[in-house]
Amino acid sequence: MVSIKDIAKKAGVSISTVSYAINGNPKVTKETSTRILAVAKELNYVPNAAARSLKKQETKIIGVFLTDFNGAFYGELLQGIKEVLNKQGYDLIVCSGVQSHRLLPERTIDGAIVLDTSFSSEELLQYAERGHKLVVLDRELSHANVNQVLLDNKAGAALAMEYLIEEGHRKIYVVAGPEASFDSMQRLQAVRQVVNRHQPLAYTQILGDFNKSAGEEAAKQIIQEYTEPVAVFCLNDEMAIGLYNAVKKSEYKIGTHIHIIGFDNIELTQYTEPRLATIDYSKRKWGALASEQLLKLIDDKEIDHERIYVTLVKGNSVRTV
Amino acid sequence: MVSIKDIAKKAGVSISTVSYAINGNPKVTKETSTRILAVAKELNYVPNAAARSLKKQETKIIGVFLTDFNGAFYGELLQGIKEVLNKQGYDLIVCSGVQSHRLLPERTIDGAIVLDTSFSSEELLQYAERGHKLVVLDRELSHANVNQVLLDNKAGAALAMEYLIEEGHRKIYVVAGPEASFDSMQRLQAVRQVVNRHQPLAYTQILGDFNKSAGEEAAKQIIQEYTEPVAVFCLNDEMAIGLYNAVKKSEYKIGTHIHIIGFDNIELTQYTEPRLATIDYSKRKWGALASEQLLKLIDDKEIDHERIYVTLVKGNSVRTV
DNA sequence: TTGTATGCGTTATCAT
DNA sequence: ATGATAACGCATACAA
Repeated sequence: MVSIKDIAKKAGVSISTVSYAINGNPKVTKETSTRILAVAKELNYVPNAAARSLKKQETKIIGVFLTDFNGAFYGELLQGIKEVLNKQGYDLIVCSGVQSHRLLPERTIDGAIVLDTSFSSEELLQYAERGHKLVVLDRELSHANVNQVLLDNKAGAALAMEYLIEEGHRKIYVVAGPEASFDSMQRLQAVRQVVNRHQPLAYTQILGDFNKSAGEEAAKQIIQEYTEPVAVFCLNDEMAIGLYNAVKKSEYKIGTHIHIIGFDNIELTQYTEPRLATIDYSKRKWGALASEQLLKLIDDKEIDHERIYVTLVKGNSVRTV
Repeated sequence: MVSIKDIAKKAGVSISTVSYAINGNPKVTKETSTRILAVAKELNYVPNAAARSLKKQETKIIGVFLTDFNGAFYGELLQGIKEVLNKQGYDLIVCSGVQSHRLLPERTIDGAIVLDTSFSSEELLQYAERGHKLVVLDRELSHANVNQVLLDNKAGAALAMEYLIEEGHRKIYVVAGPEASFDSMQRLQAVRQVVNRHQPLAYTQILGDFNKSAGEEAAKQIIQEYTEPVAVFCLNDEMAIGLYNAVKKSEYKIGTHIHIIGFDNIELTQYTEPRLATIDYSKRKWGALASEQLLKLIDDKEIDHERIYVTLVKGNSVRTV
C-alpha cells in the first residue's frame, strides 16, 4: 500500500506537507502542491479510510438498516436517501441482520437510518446514549440523539376505512400486522376509531404478519365465513396481494364479493386486475427527509420530528356495494 | 469513547493484557481475564473498528455493488450472499452509485461482489491489480484476484428460443438489453445460433435497455407491424412486463396474437394473467456461490470460474400457434 | 511555507 | 503471565 510517507519521500517533502496538499490546505504553495499531487497520482495513491477515520473520528458513511432485502418499496426509499446523502459528501451502505448491528457501536458509520425490527428500542436507546445519531422510521423513540420520521399511519388507515364505508360496506375485516409493529398498532388504532364512529358495523380483526402468507391465511377464514359481500383492509399491500391471490383461486370475485384495500402502494398493485386500492405516500421523499434529519442531527442542529403524508389510491378492488 | 486504556486503568493492568483478554489469548490467566472482561462489560466497551482495521489490515466486511436498489431479484441474491458470509464471520454491506466505489480502494471492505454497470472493467482491473479481491457477476474479467460467477446465459436464451419454435412460432422478435451488457450480448449470441439452425424464420431484433419502458417501446413497433401472430423474447422480465402492459392496453391478446417470454423469473411474472413464460435460476444459489468464491479468493485458494444453471418456466403467455 | 512531533485505538513483538 | 513499546496511516498543533 502506498501511503503519504511514500509520496513524501518521492516528492522530497515531509508527510505533513503531503497531507496538507492532498487536503487542499492553502498553506502549501501552488507549485509544491501540484508537484505532490502529481506524485500521488503517479503512485496511484488512495487514502486509507481506517487511518483517516481513526484520526478524524468520522467515516462519512451512513448506514441504513432494513429488516430484510426484499421489501418492495426499499428501492425508492434508498434512492431518496442516497440522493440527499451523496450531495453532502456522505456515502450510504445498506445493512440487514443482527450481525451487522455491530457497525453502529464500532463506529464504522457516522449515523444510521433504521427501518428494522431486528433492533429493539432498548438497543437503539443504548446506542443513542453512547452518542450515536439515529433516525428511526418504524417506531417512536425519545432521545436527543434520535429523530423520528414516521408515516401518517392514522390518517392513512382512516382514509382507507372511510373509503370502504363510503362505498357502502358495513361488514369489514382488517388484517393486522405483527403485534410488535408500531405501524400496525397505529393503523389499528385509527381503524377502531373509525369503526366506533360508524356503528353499526360488523367488524372483524385478523392477526397477520405483513407477509403474503398472512393474506392467504386470512382469505381462508374470510371465505369460510362468507355469507354476503365483505370488505377487507389489509394493513399492508404485501398481505393484500396474498389475500388477492387466494381469492382469485376461489369462486368469489374481487370487487364484487370480496373487496380489498391495502397500504403502501407497492408497484405490484398496479398490475393486479382489478387494480388494488391502497394508501400511497412518497417513499423517495420519506428517504430524503430522513437523511436530512440525520445530517442535521450529526451537525448538532435542533430539529423536530417529521411526518410523511399519505393519500388514498382508489381501485376497482373496492366497488360500491 | 471508552478504550482499552480505560479498561486497563480500571482493572489495574496494562493495555496489552486487556487486548489479550478481549481477544481470548490463552496467555492471560483465567482470573485476570474474567476480571478484565467484567470491567469491559461494566464500561460498555466496544472495540473501535477503524483502529482494529488499521492494525490488522482487514475489516471483515464484504461489499456488494449493485447498479441500483430496485432490481427485482436483488433480495434473494443478497440473502444468499449474507447467509454464507455471516457464517464465516463477515458482514455484508450493499452499495450503489459511483460515489460509493471509493469504499473499495480505501479498504473499507475486504472484497467485493460486483453486479454493477457503473464499474468499467478497466476500473475493476485496476483494483484487482492493487490487490483487491473481486467476484464479478456481470462480465468476464481475467485476473488472479478476480473470479466470475456467471449465469448460463446461452443455455437460457437457447431454451427460450427453442420453446417458441417448438410451439410453432416462425415469426420472432427479440428485445435486447443495452449493447454494453454482457448478459444481453451472450443471450443474443445464443439467439442467433438458434435462429440460424431453424431457417426459414422471420427474425427481428429490437434494441432495449432492460427497463420496462423499453418493453413498452417495443410493443409500439410490434403492434404497428402486426400482420399475423408473433412471438417475442424479451431478454429480461422487466422489459417483458413493459411489453405485456402495452399489449394489454391494445386490441391484441397475449398468448393469442402476441406471445411473450422473458428471462429472470422475477416474482411479478407469477401475477400476470396469463402467466409470463420465462427463464429461471436460483438467485440465492448465485449469491451463495459468489460469496464462497470471494472468501476463497481472500484466503488465496485456487479456484475456477463458476456457472449458474437455468431452466425454462412455461407459461400461457406462449401458446401453440 | 514547510517540517517535527504527537496521538487516534488497536495489535503484536519483545522484554521482564 | 504480564508490561512496555512500536507500528498501522493520517491529521494537526506547534515549531522553525
